[in-house]
Amino acid sequence: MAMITIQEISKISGYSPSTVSKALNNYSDISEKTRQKILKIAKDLRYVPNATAQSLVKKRSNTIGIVFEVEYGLNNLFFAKILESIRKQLEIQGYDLIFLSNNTNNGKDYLKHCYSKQVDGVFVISIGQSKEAVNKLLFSDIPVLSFDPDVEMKNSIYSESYNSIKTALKYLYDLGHRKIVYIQGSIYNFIGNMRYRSYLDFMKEYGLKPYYIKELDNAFYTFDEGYNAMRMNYERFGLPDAVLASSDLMAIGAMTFLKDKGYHIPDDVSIIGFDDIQLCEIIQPKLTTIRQDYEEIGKRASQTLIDMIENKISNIDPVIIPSKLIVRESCKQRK
Amino acid sequence: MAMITIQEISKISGYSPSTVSKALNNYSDISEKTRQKILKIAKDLRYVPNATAQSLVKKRSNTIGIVFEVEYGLNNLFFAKILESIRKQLEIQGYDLIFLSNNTNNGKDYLKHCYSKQVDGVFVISIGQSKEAVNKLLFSDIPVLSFDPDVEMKNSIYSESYNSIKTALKYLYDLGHRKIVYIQGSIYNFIGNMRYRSYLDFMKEYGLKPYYIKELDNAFYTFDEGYNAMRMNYERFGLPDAVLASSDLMAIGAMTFLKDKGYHIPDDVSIIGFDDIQLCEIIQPKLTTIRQDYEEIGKRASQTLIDMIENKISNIDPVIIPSKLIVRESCKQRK
DNA sequence: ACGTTTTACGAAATCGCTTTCGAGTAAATT
DNA sequence: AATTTACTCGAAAGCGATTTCGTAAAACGT
Repeated sequence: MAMITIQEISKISGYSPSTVSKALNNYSDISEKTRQKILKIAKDLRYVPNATAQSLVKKRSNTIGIVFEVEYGLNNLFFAKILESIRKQLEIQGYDLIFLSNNTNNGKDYLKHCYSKQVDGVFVISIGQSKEAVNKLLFSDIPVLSFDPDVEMKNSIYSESYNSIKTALKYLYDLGHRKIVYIQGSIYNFIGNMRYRSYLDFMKEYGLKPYYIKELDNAFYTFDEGYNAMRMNYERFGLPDAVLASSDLMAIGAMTFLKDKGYHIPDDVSIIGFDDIQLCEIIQPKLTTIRQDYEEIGKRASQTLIDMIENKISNIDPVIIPSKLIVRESCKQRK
Repeated sequence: MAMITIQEISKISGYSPSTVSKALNNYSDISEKTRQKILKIAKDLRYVPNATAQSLVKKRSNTIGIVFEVEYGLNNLFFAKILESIRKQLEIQGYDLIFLSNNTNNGKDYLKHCYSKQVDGVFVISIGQSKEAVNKLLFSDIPVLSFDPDVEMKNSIYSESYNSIKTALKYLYDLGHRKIVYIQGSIYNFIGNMRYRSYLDFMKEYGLKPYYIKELDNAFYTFDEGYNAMRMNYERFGLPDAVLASSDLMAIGAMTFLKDKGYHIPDDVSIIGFDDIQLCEIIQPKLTTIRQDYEEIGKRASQTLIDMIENKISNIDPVIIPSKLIVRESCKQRK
């Protein structure tokens, strides 16, 4: 089934291709009568503008790219949720979202790919792996918005972490806990590092001794890592009063280890996670955690990037989305 | 930063645009010497072919569309996993994946969108919502592969369900269970209905009375629905020997209800889920379930669709991926 | 040395659409 | 009645590639 083109509408209507195009695009120099005629024919013929041809001449594709390079990909609940929110928002705004695959033999080159596909802007969800490729993007003339930003913090959006970690720690402190373990994810990206520093700062301010496993400083926030970190921590420092983990999965991993050891949560140990994934409500006890507002992150991200695209802004201040302590059942006053 | 075009390479090299294009595309009627010269210049100038222009003339975009219309979107672990596998596979094969957003004021029209964006093929992950739009796609001349197919079963890929459900039931039967509850998802799509029929068939074959809640026949496979279904079932029919749920989340929902009631799993009731999400290994007891091979589904789906695209095949037999009972800790011999 | 085949390249058309600019006609102005 | 002004429309160039076809030069054969 061949596509109907403007030329054919032109033939049938008797108007020139330019006139047809203008009618279709609401130019003001087309009389209402002819516009209606042309619109009718276009409709009858089920005319569909060829977006490819359009972007060739307009240099605009109404398509936003996404560089998605994440351990476990979409299985990573956190990013899946954000992506879902982005997807919904872009749908509303009329943009398509395209995953930029990258199989150039000569190494990754996202920038090239973006140019080639003529995307209007790009989201970057990428932790660490291909720094240079991402940096090239970040410092190009294409609007870019990055999640989980690097130290440069250029054009990024993320959840507030520093204060919310402190809030959570204060909450534990007020419950009487003093020996508080921290289970970190990677401390080499911006976010992970910020959380880590927040913990250290807090402990210092309150004159407490920090407990964490230095060697495990490059984790991916998984259940197994949480389990393992808790095990090492336990063997090295004994039973803590409370645990603060940098992800829910890690928190649940830690909780599972403690349960396996025969301890009871929250009677023996209090635990707090980070993220607020669905699982928090499913497990026993329900996990107290710091909620990231995925919906809002995705929404603001989309709005911000589109704003950058439409107003040709190439540098923005970091967009920081508030996060919030959600109290459930995994913490308790110290006996 | 303007993009380098073939014209510029032409200017600099002294060769015509056609020659440059041919050199870049390994045409045989270009001498090795000039090819090298041109390639060098292209490289030095960081030439990037404009994919838009290319697809305009080639009528091929190396882009595969995806219609993604699912309750809870990517938060639906099942589809997120498949998508992840697809993504990885397409990356290898050099195709980009584009989410077809759809905000035409005059209702959804995926087909239009596909034509417009010139996608080479389309995946459809859509349960029920916009039937006609999806059907138009399915019966168009664009290669389409559908997950969770409709009754027509046209061009679809899915997990084997009928036999694996029976296998699971037989497993429960052999453990001595006779009063086996089924918690269904929707029975109005192909997959859901097949599972449901499998249950009924099995119970009939073994002369057992089926237990399920008829009214709950249009669920979305969620935790809450599982919890609720189990509650209703319990209130109506009392405690069962075993439960087979059509998703892991539902199974876990059911398990949670039973635990809340003070029962012990698997001592009092055996439970089997369907999907094999990560959670199965995390909860206590670990959930016995029927595993869908997401990896394989995504991989085969990609291969199949690409095959359809490259060999202009527009109709294929259903692709059925085996699934498999994974025995963990949630089932036990009846006392 | 002459005819024939190869080889290497370029001109030009094309893909489908947008946009500038000029021109013809009708309407408005003085 | 003459001159502006406003409306409509179309010709043509251009976006950045690909591809057909023709041709000049080189290579070959006898």
